[in-house]
Amino acid sequence: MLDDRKLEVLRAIVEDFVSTTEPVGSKALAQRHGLGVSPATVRNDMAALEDEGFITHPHTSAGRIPTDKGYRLFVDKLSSVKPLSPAEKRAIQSFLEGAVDLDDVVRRSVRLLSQLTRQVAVVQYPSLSRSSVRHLEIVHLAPNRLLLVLITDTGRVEQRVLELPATLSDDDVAALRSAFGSRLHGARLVDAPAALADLPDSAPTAIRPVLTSVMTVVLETLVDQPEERIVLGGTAHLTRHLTDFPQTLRPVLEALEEQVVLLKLLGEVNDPSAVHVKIGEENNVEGLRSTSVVTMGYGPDGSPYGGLGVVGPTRMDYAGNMGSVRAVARYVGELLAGA
Amino acid sequence: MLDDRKLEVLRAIVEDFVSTTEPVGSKALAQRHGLGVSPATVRNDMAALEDEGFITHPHTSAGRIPTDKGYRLFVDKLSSVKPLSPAEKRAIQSFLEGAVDLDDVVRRSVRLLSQLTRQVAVVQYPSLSRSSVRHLEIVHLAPNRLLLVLITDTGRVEQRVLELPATLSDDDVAALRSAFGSRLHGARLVDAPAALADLPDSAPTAIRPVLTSVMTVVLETLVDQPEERIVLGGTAHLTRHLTDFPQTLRPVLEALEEQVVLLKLLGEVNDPSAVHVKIGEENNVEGLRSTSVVTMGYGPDGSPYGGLGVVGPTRMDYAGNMGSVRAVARYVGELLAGA
DNA sequence: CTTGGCACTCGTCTGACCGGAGTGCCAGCA
DNA sequence: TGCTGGCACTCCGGTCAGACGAGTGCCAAG
Repeated sequence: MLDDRKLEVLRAIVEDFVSTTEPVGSKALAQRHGLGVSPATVRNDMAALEDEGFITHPHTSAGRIPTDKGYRLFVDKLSSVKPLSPAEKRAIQSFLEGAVDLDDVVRRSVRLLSQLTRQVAVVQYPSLSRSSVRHLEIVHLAPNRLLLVLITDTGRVEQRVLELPATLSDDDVAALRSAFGSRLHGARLVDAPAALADLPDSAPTAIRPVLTSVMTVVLETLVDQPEERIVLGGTAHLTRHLTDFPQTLRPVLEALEEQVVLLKLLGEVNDPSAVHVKIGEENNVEGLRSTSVVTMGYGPDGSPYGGLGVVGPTRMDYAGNMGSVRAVARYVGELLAGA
Repeated sequence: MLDDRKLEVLRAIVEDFVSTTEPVGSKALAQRHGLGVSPATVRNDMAALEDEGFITHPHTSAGRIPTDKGYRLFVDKLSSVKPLSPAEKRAIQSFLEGAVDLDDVVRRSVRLLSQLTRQVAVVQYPSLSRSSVRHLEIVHLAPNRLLLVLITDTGRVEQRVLELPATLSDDDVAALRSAFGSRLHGARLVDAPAALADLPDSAPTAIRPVLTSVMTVVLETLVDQPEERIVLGGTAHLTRHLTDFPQTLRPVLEALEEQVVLLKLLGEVNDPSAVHVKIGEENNVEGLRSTSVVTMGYGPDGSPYGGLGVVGPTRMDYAGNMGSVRAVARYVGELLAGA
């Protein structure tokens, strides 16, 4: 059905359309890409591609543009992730290494990604639940108020104030601190419930009830309601595509302002072993149906810290953006693993 | 020069233009606003207003539109801050009171402001330097590493990791903790240097050198480099004004992504005693010259916690937006004072 | 100082027209 | 069977002229 030349035609259409934003016609295509066949032949191939749903017509006498399905085929079969140039790699590395703390790493990554790809960039903070505990500090603010400060191996520092159901003495708090500290140090947060399971039994009976209730609150706040944070940048790039999103810019911006949406975007696939691409209608998110999303997890395979990526028009440079996303994800992963 | 009727004409022009987005002509204006004079008279007044630079002509046969100077006069003399309806006030109050912590207060305020005004909203976290210390915790992470956790009276929690020039024992850290704690508790951060001034002298000679160096680092990180945080929301509203900012949307978005710019915006005037308005060219920020900015400080008079406001086209509902900004600023101020 | 009248300006809308890019189809050729 | 050149057709986009109308500026009169 689709022989090599037809695929080659599709690739040419995608490449030309992406770089010119204009529907591409048979004649220009035939000569510019040295296919060695006449425009008429190209037209026949185009008709076939259109029958299969890979390209369309804005109107009768216009050139062809790829459909979502066409982009999908292009991404899967016709292009490969474009590695960055050594110069770009060096630039990324030195830029990221200048970061002084996690916030800075995240901010710089966003900026980097949006500049490299000239698209909107999205970076998720290392997920709490998949990080492990470097340090857990318990501060006794008031008789019935504790401050928990959690520092993870990725450098994320999270704090919560707990209102206690009962009052505690300083000694109680010291006991809590050492009990939690010894059990949680080095443990991943998802494993926290297991690590703490034996705690009530092994504690002195006197503080057992209060300890149980503190434990419940701790687990609830740190494990069950893990706070995900996501940073967004480069929204100004969207304005370059006013032609792509005629009146669609509004919903796109609205969607991007919803943390939930972003989480969904990055949460669905943040596997650090490969770059993921969602094209147009493939996006479950209403409002991003006219965009493509390129994402990747960062951190160790199998247990990624978080995800990052870019959002842009379906008409985007997939190979290049995938390369940039992959490169940044890798560097960020390494950086945080070494931190 | 400008008698009452001319001012009335200016007000009518501003009001009509703001609500219709269309240049307003003498005839429509004369009858719609019941000025009791003929269109010809209005035309004469318009000519005078134009001579004075308060209004212009897009072209010969179009109606008039206000200039920045015209809006300025309108804001200063012709309109008053519009108080919110009781229903709106209740809504604000109950929405803000639902917040569980400072992050939540800020997020909700942004959302609230952008929904009330249908503009881009900007909210600054309570400034560190002007807050006072509720609690300062020092955690000994490693022999030469400390974690400082600062909790302010406004509920802001800030942490820094310090690399020390020397190693410390746990006892040293305990000494530090109590020394800093007793001196800083309740003090404003700007007063921290003074509060700590006598510290080296009163300390045991043994730890004096290390204490001095820690002190320096602490003051540097907390006082000299106070981290300002600003949250932005409702950028999608900008798309409603594509006609107002033809190709100007780009620079506006870019400017709004710069923390520095936002700080400048809110920093210049965050006086909680009144609403401030910057109109068009009055903005020092390149890129926001086509917008107006309505801001107000929140917190106690004379020592505000921070600022908040909205950014929109010069063609905005000043009275309404000023009312919303003022209301939200007051509630936020009260909320944080009571926290 | 206000008013009605009037000529004038100028942007916008409409419809007609044209050129060009591109297609689809067909018949011929390897 | 598959490629090619040719040709008629479609339809978009730009340009141009003309009509319309909103709005102005100015002037003379009340």
